[in-house]
Amino acid sequence: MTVDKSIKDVAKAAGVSISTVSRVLNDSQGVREELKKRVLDAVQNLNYHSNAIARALKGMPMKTLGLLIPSIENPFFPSMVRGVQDEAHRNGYNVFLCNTDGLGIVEEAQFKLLLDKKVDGVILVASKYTMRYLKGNLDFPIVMIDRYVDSPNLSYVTVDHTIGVKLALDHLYSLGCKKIAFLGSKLVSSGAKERFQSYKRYLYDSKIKFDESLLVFGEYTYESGIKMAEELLKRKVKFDAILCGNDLIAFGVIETLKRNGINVPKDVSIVGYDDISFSSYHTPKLTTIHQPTYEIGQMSTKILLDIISGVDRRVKHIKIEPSIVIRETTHRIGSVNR
Amino acid sequence: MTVDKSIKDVAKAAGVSISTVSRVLNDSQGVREELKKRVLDAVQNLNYHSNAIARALKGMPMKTLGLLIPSIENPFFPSMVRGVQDEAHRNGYNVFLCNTDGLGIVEEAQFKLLLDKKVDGVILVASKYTMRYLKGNLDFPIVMIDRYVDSPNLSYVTVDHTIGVKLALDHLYSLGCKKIAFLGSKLVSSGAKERFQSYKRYLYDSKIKFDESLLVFGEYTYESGIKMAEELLKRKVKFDAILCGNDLIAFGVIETLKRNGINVPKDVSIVGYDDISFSSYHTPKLTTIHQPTYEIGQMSTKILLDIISGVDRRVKHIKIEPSIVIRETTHRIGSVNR
DNA sequence: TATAATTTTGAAAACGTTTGCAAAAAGGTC
DNA sequence: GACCTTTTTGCAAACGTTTTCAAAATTATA
Repeated sequence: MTVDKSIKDVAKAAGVSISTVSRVLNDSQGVREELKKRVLDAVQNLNYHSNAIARALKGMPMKTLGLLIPSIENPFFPSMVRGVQDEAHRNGYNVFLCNTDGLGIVEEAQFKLLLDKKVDGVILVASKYTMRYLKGNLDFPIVMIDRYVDSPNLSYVTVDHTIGVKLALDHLYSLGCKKIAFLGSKLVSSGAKERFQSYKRYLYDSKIKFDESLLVFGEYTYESGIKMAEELLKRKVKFDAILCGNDLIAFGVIETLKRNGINVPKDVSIVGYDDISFSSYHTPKLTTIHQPTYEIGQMSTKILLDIISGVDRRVKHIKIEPSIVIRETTHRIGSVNR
Repeated sequence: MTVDKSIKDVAKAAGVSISTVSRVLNDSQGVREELKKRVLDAVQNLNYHSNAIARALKGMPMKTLGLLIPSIENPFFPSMVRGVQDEAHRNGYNVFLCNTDGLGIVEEAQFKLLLDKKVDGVILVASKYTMRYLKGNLDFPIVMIDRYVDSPNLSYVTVDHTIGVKLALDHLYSLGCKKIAFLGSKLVSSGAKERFQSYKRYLYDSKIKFDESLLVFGEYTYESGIKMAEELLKRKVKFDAILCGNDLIAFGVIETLKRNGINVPKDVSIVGYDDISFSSYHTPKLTTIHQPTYEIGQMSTKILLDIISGVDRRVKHIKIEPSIVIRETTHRIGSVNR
């Protein structure tokens, strides 16, 4: 029990050569029914498990994926990770999860470690450092997820943030909001950039004047949401709605407004982004842009597995359409004191 | 760039044998300085990376851990996972994350898969199925985390729930609460059992009469919290406080009470369990029992790595002391209408 | 300067598989 | 039954390492 059986033991027990054993375990072609049965029985009796390491050394796939994300503690990622792992497991793959904290050095180090351990492919949330170490590995199976860097050789799957922001602003606009603040993260990721671009574009298209003083940039955290809202209030500028970079920021913003006697949604409407599970547990329940994170994880894994197996090697740039979930933090202007 | 260099290439480039290369890469002992330098240079120039698979085949450690949890989508686990991974990475290890959904079959299947892939050790959240497949692997490095099964051979690290529940009830008792309902998960895990035991014991010790109708059992989810609270209300039994099995249940309970016009904390005090990050973002902020999940993950990994390296093989049963975080969902009885 | 003791080096086996190739067995055909 | 095909089988090499053992080189001793 404690010492591993090898193909050799099976061969001896079945009275055949190791090649025969290997063949029934793999192709299974061109081996007599009787022998096949004898081998299979021996495998059963000895409780033989094939050694994935030895197979990998012969160039067989290790059936292992790498997944690089900023941090599993960021509530945006767990369901995405789950999507990846479910699809992976369904195909007999295991996945190495690595937290990079968005640090280029650890991202690169982890990536190289994964290569050394012969993962068959990698899914990663790209950063501005990504391309540097990816340069030499463009033939290696990789799919980017959520955030990406533009490359004609690399597939990615993310959400169409241009649409996401438009959805949010359409909703706010329809409620009569005209002074819509934007509290988001610094424009470092592809997603943050797209959202801000879309915000500017929308104002322009709607002939709403763009006001620098309605902009605050920080981090994707609750604490940062608090700080950004305080900063906004300090500016004494009027606003009737806030579009937040993500839900955590929105929670922090709502907390700060409440502390300052400003009612959400009566005085100010708030829209979050992501639709993490807590958005519907929050009081008031958060109106937000839903990102189908589980599906993103799942889809990226499907694409990666197709690349690995060679079934479909075309590079795909997929932007899933998000949706808006209208809950309790947005409210029509003017209907306040009715 | 695209084809891997082997130790052979390094040997040729440095003009030495592969044994010498291997030696400088490992022990590094008894090899002339000059040769050592030549080898190291060749490694640099060729951008050689040692093949972890080949090393593992020779019995070297794969520097890989397995981590089996119910689901990364359960907000209790991400920081625990992060604790494990940080400690692992600090020691050059990677970790396979697997979601079992508490299903015995997938738990066992994943465990075996991990063994086939030659992980050096496994950390797992035990279920009632665990012992069955672990039987034959008691000499393999394993540490249980959060939930455990009693075994003299296996280490675990968890929280002392007896103390956790006592902390909660002491607090409630000091506020004057006497009719404390218990809404928790079915008594399937070690943690759930301990908490309920501690609840009963506390009532007994405090001479508070134990009332079956104040008990509801369900799942560790928001939705279940809602259902359990509805069930409790349906019973028309009086209660002045609720101890919840975890924070998610607490959120659901608070939502239900609010819908029914019951104010938290003025009418009823609520205590959660776990202290997930959202507890402090919630309105009202949740009073709860804090489990140091990150530290639990970290500590269990340290123990596992000690077992693997042979530094310390003693089995350890660690119960970390939790703490209570008093926030806004608990309130003194009688001071309501002051 | 020869010899013994020590240090440094390389050849080769081994880890557990897969697979090309040739040999053996089985099946057809006349 | 002899010969030719076809199917089934096993031997051995290979994957990239580590490690044992013996040989070669160096140093110390006389």
